[in-house]
Amino acid sequence: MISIKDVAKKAGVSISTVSYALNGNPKVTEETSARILKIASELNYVPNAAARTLKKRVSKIIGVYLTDFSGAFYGEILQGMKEVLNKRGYDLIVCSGSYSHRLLPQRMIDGAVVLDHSFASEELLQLADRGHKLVVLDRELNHPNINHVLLDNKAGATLAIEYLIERGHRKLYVVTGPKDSYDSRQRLQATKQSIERNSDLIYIEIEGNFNKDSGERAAEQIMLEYQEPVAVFCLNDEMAIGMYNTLVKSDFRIGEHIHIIGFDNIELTQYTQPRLATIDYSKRKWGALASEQLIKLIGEEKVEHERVYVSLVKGESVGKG
Amino acid sequence: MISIKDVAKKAGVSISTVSYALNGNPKVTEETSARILKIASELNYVPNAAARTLKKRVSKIIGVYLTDFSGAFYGEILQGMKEVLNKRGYDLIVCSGSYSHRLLPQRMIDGAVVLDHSFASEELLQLADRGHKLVVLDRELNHPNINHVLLDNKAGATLAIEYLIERGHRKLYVVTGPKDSYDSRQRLQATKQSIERNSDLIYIEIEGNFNKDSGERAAEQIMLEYQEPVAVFCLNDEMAIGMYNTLVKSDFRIGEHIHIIGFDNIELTQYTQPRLATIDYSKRKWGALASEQLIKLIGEEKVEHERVYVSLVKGESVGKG
DNA sequence: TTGTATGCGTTATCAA
DNA sequence: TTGATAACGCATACAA
Repeated sequence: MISIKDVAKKAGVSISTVSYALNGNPKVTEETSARILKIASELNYVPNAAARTLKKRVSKIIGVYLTDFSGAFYGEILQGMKEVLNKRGYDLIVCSGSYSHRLLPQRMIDGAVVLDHSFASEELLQLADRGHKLVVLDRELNHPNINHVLLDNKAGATLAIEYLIERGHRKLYVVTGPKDSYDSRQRLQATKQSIERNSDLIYIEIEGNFNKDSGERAAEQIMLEYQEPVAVFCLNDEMAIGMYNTLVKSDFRIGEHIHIIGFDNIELTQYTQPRLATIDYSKRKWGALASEQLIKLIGEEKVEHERVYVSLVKGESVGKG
Repeated sequence: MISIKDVAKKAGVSISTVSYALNGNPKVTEETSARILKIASELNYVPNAAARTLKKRVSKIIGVYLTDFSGAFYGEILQGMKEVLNKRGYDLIVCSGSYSHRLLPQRMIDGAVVLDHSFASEELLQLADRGHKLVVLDRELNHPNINHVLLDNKAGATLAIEYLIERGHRKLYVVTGPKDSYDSRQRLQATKQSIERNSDLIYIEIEGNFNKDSGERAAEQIMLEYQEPVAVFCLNDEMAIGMYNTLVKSDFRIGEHIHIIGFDNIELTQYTQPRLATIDYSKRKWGALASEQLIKLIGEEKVEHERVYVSLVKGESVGKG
């Protein structure tokens, strides 16, 4: 490996002069500096990250932890994160699985964004206790070293239910997410509250898991129980898509017999026929916000917990009731 | 930060003894070792990755470079990679964008898998020249430090075309991928060869980009030119899905007027109606293979270039011609 | 303006 | 069996 020493030797100066030159320290002459830089580039010198990190106690790398690599939904969030981080001189790496949890305590990364409910809150709090900076997107955690940037799930669920009611629907199904999902719990809670505000509603809950298959199963159940037009609030779009796939094979028509609204406005919804009504929010902004908060935390700046606002996307999947 | 020194002090031994104990070196007594380990865990000691990497000149981290984070297609490949790597004591991190290219020369990672055509071959060869180990999945590169694990695109394209011909189709469209895609070029080349082997075929090429939108555009063109039933080979499933989305809004029926076959067997194809015929291969295995090759390269083992085999998945999207 | 020397946390060599 | 010490590559306080 070619190190600062080799550059120093070739330039006939000491290693500290090389270091100064490389770091743009004004102590060293323009010409010496230029000569050193030239030699360094000739030798293809690249500073060793481990050595630098060891010395500076900072790696300039941020990790984001995801439940899995199945992307679709994460793409834009990560893009938003990366843009902000790169601008600030940080690199972003994506990790999944408990094996990579070690990167944080080993100080390979300067901080982490967590969107992975399989990452135990207890573990996160421990890490925070030991001084690690974290931003969580999938739970509320109160600790000076942890910030959370959360979706306004309650507003979203309320918008969805009110839209269904406004369109004249009275019999409402809700397909939930997994019980351990913060987002699902929040959405469900707001849904129930909205529904309680209206007395004349029929409300049926179907347990789901945020994946397509549970949307399919829910569709089966709904068809089986069908007596009159109904509206369904799938707590995420993925399940709504599953529902579409099952219903399209049946005689039931979406937006006529079975009205559907989702949550997330994933890319795929644009291709649904009829257009799926859903709750939208900027995923890119979510990621960007998370990064900014993390950088502030690292810089020991004061940070408030942030919220990502949502809006209703109407669609023909919800017809008049 | 709590270091090996703190453990040594508390245990009343020297740092080297602690290091031995932590690394399970049999030189140190069972009891001393046990005591040290206990103290280390009490203090929440975690070895500093930078220091260890600096000393051992190895980080035990592998990076995979992707064009973007839009996952869908990558999920399984990454899963396959991770499983193998973790088993071998390596961590996997996912990177995107040229900003992270630096991780390799800075020796933050021990090697990389590349599936990102925006990563220039020239840059890869330079890295290889400087001793970095690479496995590429999206091009052929001949260098002792580079191995490639490629899909058997030609076999796949041949299978697809032969299937269409066997089903009685004579007028064939092909929707290509971007010109700079190795996979697209390979598939196209084999397609042309297959077609040339049969004299009585009509062959029309439509330029695509591997994304849904180009599938949609291709569908528009095909409908416009429609005179008799035609078969379409979309060089990836994504474009085939785009085609579905457009055709479903028209009077043309897939598998009757317009017959479609794709390539990749992405998860979404399972939900298509009618079932999209396509070319399948194990993405998980692809990733696993890539990881194994990389580990071999790092271990200075001799490696042959690997190939991932493909198979035909029939579907009702291709009816009789 | 440049050089010397020290330390970051680990591992590993050599002595004790 | 354990301890002192050098080295990994870099940054920097201090000396020259």
